[in-house]
Amino acid sequence: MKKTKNTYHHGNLAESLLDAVDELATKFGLESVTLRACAKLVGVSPSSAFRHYSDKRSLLTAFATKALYQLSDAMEAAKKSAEKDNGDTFLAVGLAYIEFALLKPAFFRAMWRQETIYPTDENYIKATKQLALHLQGGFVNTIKDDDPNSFSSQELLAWSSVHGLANLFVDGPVGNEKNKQQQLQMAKKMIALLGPVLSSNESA
Amino acid sequence: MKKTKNTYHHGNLAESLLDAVDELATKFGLESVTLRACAKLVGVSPSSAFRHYSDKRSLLTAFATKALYQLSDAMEAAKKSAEKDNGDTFLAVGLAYIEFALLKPAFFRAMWRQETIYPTDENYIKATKQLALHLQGGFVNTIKDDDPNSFSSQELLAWSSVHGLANLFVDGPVGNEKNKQQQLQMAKKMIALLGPVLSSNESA
DNA sequence: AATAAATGTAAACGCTGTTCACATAATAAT
DNA sequence: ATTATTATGTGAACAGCGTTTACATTTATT
Repeated sequence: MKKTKNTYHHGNLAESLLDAVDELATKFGLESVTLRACAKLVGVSPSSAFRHYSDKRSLLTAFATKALYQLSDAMEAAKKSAEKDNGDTFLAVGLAYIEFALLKPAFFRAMWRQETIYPTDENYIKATKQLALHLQGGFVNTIKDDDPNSFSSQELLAWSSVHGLANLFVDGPVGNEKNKQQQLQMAKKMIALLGPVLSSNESA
Repeated sequence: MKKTKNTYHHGNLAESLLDAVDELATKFGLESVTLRACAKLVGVSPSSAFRHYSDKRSLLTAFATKALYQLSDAMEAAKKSAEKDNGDTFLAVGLAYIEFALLKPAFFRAMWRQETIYPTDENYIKATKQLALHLQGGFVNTIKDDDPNSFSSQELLAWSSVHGLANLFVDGPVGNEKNKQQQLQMAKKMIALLGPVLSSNESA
């Protein structure tokens, strides 16, 4: 895989286009990302993008997939770090989830925007499954888990509350006037409330 | 306010355009809603829309505002019904929230899509505040509320978890293979877990 | 060295949001 | 009643969009 060259062939176009989506989405918002603008940013003609992605939606699907893996990685790192320090694994993973949304709202939005991606794309689905696994992995030491293959009510509550707060921060009316540190503090308090519920054992 | 007339002047264009957004969003998805298609559906020229909305984003903002009030109404109705039956108010309100998202995903998506609306629009903000009030109203008999003007951690947890599950259903990988009744059952179980947390009193 | 495959391009298509000068209708002022 | 004013709808035009197509150039294979 060659590095970027200034010749006729770009050498890395597929990946570079994803970077362009990131840059433009971060700067102007995901909705105003344009195929032509991505191509121009990379220094290539608009039609060349179609050699690597069948349409714009495929490009955004790849972007969403990349975002899912980034989030998985962030959670994995938070989990390992918490385990090393004998800290609260669930709190660490939950905070990592919310912090990712706050730091990279474009990625966070893209990964769940069903209408702008192909939600049945196999790579995308694989990434969502890996994310779900990491979620369960982050909870497994905390939550009494009856069935490791499907989400228990406790796991669903854990994911929902963290996911919900992230969404309320990014696209909702909560905490808009606060800075990131204060938002994380709110998240911390909310997640702390879950402790007792998640360790209890009510199968339903 | 005249009913639809087949004359030069439509008589109800602003509202009719909102209906068109609803119809097209429900049929083809919010992302593929087009100003021109809305105008055509209403039977009017594309440019006429600009007499009532300064741009497409304003139209979508009005649509989002309408959605917020619809959700508020649904929650209000659920609350009153639960109170009459001496039922679990919080459960009823939470379920109404999630059911709204399942029944009207286009409205639910639109009301939180910051990038396609003007989140600083005063009518939109007023609607979000009313929704927040209805949320607190739905919780006030259940949750120990220290400060009625801002959200406590308990209230934040309640909203986040319900909001999060709704999002996971509508735009996420949870419960896609299940029907609406099963999804509501999942929600019920999840919300039930919150009962003990929300009635406890840990101020932070 | 010749051929095939991969990758990038330029030009064109219909569709989009939006503007502007204009047409028509409803309302207010005389 | 007539006129003036305001509100509302129109048609034509604009640039920008995603996408396709026929073609150009580079890389890989024979």
